[in-house]
Amino acid sequence: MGFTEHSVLLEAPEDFNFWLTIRGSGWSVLKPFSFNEERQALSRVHRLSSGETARATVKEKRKGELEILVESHEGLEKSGLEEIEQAVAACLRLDEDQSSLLDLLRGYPEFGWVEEIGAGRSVRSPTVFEDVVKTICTTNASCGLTKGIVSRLYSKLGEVFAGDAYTFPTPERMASAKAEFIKKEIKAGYRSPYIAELARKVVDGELDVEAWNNSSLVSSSLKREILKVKGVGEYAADNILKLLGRYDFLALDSWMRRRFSETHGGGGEVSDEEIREFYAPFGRWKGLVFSLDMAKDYLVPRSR
DNA sequence: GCGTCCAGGTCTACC
DNA sequence: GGTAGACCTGGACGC
Repeated sequence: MGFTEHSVLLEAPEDFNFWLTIRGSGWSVLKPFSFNEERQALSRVHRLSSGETARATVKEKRKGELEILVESHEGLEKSGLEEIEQAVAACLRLDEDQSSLLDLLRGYPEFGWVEEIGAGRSVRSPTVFEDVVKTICTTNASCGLTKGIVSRLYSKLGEVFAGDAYTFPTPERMASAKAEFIKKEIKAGYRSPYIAELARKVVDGELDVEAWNNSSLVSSSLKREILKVKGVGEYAADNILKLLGRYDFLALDSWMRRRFSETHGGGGEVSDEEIREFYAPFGRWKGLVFSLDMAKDYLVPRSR
């Protein structure tokens, strides 16, 4: 099947390391995202407000400039291309000003590598709804299980674009599926009613998760709002806040606790309180510094 | 191939 | 407020 193709250029911050951002983010392995190691490109199918679907493949053209290849069935108007551009920028957090983080880390030589390699950014979804659903899918689940659940949500409830490429399901499609279907076909287990209830509340207008993006609430108050969602506990709420660009909390899970113990606790038992105290000096960036610290071995080239 | 065990957060009931 | 047990899936392992 032939597609109409457009190429869109997107400006990126000078310190933006595109491929490190893609490879270092757990979200880029979850559908509808897919990445091509050889071409160093990230793809996903977007659903536009017009209802049209288009696949955007992003790669770095040169430092500070990204190129988006947009494929669509009928060709897109300028407004559609702008929507894709905005969605890609949101997914890559290009608008996030991390200069105060870098200023802060200059006082900590052990974190000099962050600025050196351009680490600090990660991938998120274009909608808060998608990020909340995916976060619920990470709770009490191995990486493989999360990928499986998200992949089945995508292929069984998403809208087909071409071949096995789909959109992420809209709240409407997910709400129409019912918890029974999500449990049986998506194999989300006991998380199924949580996902179904979230979708229904969003569709009914009972819950506006997209408003969390520009909420005027302080992070602790916003966290209390997020915790009202069934299936979202302490870890999940912190993770959602991180995806919203608020790094006031750590999002402690069992892997991170184990990793902290290995790197800073000599492999012994470390309490959550001790971990919080360790990162307290990093203020509003503590959650991001924690993530970076724990991922250092995966982010920094081994030849260093 | 089958059964068992385990890892992974959150919810609910109970104290 | 703190804690125990249930909730599901999939991978590892032993037989």
